[in-house]
Amino acid sequence: MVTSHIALEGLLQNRLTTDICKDTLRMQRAELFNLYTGKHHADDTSSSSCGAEMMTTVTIKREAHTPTTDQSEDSGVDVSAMADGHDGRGPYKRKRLDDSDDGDGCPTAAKSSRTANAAAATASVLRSINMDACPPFRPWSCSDESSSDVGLRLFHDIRNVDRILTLTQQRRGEQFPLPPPPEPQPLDLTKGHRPMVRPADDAASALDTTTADTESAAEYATPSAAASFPCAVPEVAAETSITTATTRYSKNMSRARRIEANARERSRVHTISAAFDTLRATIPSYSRNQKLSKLSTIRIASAYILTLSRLLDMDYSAEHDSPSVAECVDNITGIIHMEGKARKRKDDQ
DNA sequence: TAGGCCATCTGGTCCT
DNA sequence: AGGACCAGATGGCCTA
Repeated sequence: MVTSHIALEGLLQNRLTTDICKDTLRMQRAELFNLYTGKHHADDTSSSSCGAEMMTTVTIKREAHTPTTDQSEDSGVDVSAMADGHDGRGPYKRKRLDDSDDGDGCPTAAKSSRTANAAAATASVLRSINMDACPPFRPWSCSDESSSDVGLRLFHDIRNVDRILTLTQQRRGEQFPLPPPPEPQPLDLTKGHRPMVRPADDAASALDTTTADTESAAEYATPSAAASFPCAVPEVAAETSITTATTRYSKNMSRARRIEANARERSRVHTISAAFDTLRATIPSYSRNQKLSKLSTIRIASAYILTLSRLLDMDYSAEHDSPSVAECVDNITGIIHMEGKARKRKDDQ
C-alpha cells in the first residue's frame, strides 16, 4: 500500500511538478541508454524506436529478470545478423542449448563475460538513479522472490488509484497541459528487414544470397530433412541441381524464387517476433520468470495501454465508454492473473 | 508423455 | 510481375 502510494505519487509528481528532477533523470537515462546500447547490440531495434525512456524500462526489467537458458540470449533477435543473411538457423535448425556459438561468431563464454560487465555497470548507474522519483507504472509487477498474490494485492487499492486520478485532474489544468493523443503510427517493420537482392544492383549480395540459399536448400535434400518435409522433399530429392533457376518448383514459382520467398518470410516473422520481445519487456507480468506467450502479450498490453490512458483521463477503449481507472485495474489484474496462471490451472484440473 | 508454443515451409491471395 | 501478407501443415522444444 505504502509502496503503491509512493510509486504513483512519484510518477505523477515527476510528470507534473519537478522540472529539475526530470532534467536530472533525463541525463541519467541518457547515460544509461548509451551504456546499454553500447553493450547490447542485439537490442538496437528497441533503442532506435523507443528512445532512452523505454530503454530505461527495458534495462530495469532485464536487471531484475532471471532468464532461463532458453530465453536469455535469443529473446532479442539479432535482426542485423539476419539482414546479413546470418539468421543462425536453417530449416528446422533451432538454436540448441549446448551451442557454444550462437551464430554471431562470438563464443558464448566471452559474451557472458561481456553481459556480466554490462550488468554490473548498468547496476551502478541504476543505483545512482532515484527510481522512486519516476518509476514505470507497473503496479502488477511482482518481486522476484515471490510469484504469489502479494505483488498484486500490494498495489491493488482502488481508493488510492482514485485519489491519484483526482490529483492528476487537479494538477493537469494548473501546470502542464497534456499533449493530445498521438496520431496512430504504422509499425516500422523495415528495421532489420533483409534487403531485397537485386542482381543488377548488387551482384555480391546476390551471390551471397544464392550461396546461403543453396546451402539451405541442400539441407532439404538430406535424409533427415526428408523426414521433416514430406511435402517439399520429394521434389527437391528429384532435383540434383537445386539452384537451377529455371527448375519448376510449383505451378507459378521456380525453386530459386521459392527459397527467396522463404527467406523473406522468415525475416518477416523474425521482425514480428522481435517486436513482440520489445512489447513483452514493456508490460507488467505476473512473474518475471515466466515468458509470456504472444497471445498473452497482446492481451496484457491492450489492457495496460487502456489503464495508462485512463490514468491520464484519456479514453483508448474500444467502446469509448470511459471505464474508470478502478475498473481498468481490476480488468488488467484479472488478465495478468489469468495469463500467468492459465497453464497451471489447466494442469490442476 | 501430452499439450502448448513457436519456427519454418508452403501456396494462395492481395497489393503496388 | 513480384513482394507482402496470411493461414494451414508440420515438427522441435519445453514444461507440468
